[in-house]
Amino acid sequence: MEDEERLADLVKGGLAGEGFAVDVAHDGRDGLWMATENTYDVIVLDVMLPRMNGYALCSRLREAGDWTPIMMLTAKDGIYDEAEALDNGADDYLAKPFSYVVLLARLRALVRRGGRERPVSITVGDLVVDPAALKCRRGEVVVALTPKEFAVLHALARRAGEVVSKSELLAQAWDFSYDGDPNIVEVYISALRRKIDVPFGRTTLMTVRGAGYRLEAE
Amino acid sequence: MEDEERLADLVKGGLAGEGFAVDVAHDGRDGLWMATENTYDVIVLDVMLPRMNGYALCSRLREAGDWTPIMMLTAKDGIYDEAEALDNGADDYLAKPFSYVVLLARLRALVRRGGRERPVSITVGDLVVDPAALKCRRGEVVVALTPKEFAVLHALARRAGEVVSKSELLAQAWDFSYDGDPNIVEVYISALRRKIDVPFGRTTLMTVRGAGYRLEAE
DNA sequence: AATGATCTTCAGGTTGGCTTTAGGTGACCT
DNA sequence: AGGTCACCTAAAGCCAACCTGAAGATCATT
Repeated sequence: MEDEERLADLVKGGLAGEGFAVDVAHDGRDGLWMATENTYDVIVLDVMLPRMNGYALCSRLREAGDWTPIMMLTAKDGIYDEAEALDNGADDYLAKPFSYVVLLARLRALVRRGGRERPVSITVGDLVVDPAALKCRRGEVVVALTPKEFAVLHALARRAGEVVSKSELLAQAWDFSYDGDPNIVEVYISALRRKIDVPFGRTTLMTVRGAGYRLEAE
Repeated sequence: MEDEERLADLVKGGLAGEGFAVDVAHDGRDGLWMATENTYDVIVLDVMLPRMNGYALCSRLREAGDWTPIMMLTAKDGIYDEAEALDNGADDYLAKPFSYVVLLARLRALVRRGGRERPVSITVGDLVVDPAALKCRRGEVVVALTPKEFAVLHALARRAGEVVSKSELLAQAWDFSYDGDPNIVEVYISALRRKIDVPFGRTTLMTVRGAGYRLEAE
């Protein structure tokens, strides 16, 4: 028997003992199918799933409007995986190896709080920022952004019309371990302008000298 | 500055940008004191805290009947620590190093927060002063101000109708260390009049000779 | 290993706001 | 009236903040 299948059965057995009713799918396609056909309290998802990986399955479900709480199981444990899991719409994640106690505690917490509110896309004038899809568009034109660019834009869009200071942007778009040149913010602002303003002859991303930046609807 | 303090300041800055009001304690005793004296939406707790570690602080709070949601931060990342954190009454757990995105997602999950409290704009007659956007408008006309001009106007608007002395303005809009020519206040008053009064044929920013300045509604 | 994409650093150039200066205006007193 | 003092304001210098192109570093994918 495969390792994953053995794990799945263990989890199933344990959760059943806790009073959960459990369905198991052994690959991504089946999982997607079952998730769309049924209503679950919570979905536990392995990142490394045959036929469709966990991230993909997760985003597919979210795109389809399914906001069932999702717990993602990841093999690696870098912060990028965590962030990636959450970015893809998971509500929580657990790095392997994990203890049964922890999984159970987390699942109970997830079920109790009923999952996340659906992320809303933010609209600033004719600029639409979609956190769920990590995309943005101006009018009907889709603008491609790198993850970092998106993080900065998202932080600005969440507070559209307000001045967001450089240090706030640093705190929100960079790791706490980041210890580099704050000039990096200027570099990204510059890049964003080149993508969301210049091609459209707009100036919505304003500098407020000595204070920060402001994204305006106009 | 200690590493922990830097982290605390970063977290504080970032969360402040999200609309959280943040208090920071740099050791366990202070933390316990603050937690018992105030009511918080959520408590973020470092395991390795001077004078009383996170686990202890956590159980003490729970024993005292305080069930404020607690997010525990720890440097190690063994499953035992997780389990220990959860066993001690923490609601969630995060291993360092972590990213801001992750922390925020988790905190949001912990807190059921309403809309962000935005700093209130001040209205003086048909003059509206918006501290969040660092903008002001007279009627429907938006008036562009530099940060310094805004600081002076803000100080005057907060006490609309009252006389604000030159030295009060200096204290509020300039660094404590400022030791330049007090004439600078006059220069800024002049600039403000040119922007918020002259173009509208108004005289709301009055000089009170020998006393200071007064912003009137009229 | 190589490629391409993204992130970060660096350095030179530019700008705009802060501050100072200095001459002017008007108020108040004797 | 004349003098003094507080205030006004245009102009100019300075400097920190900001912009941006490019190169180096890092990461992911093939």
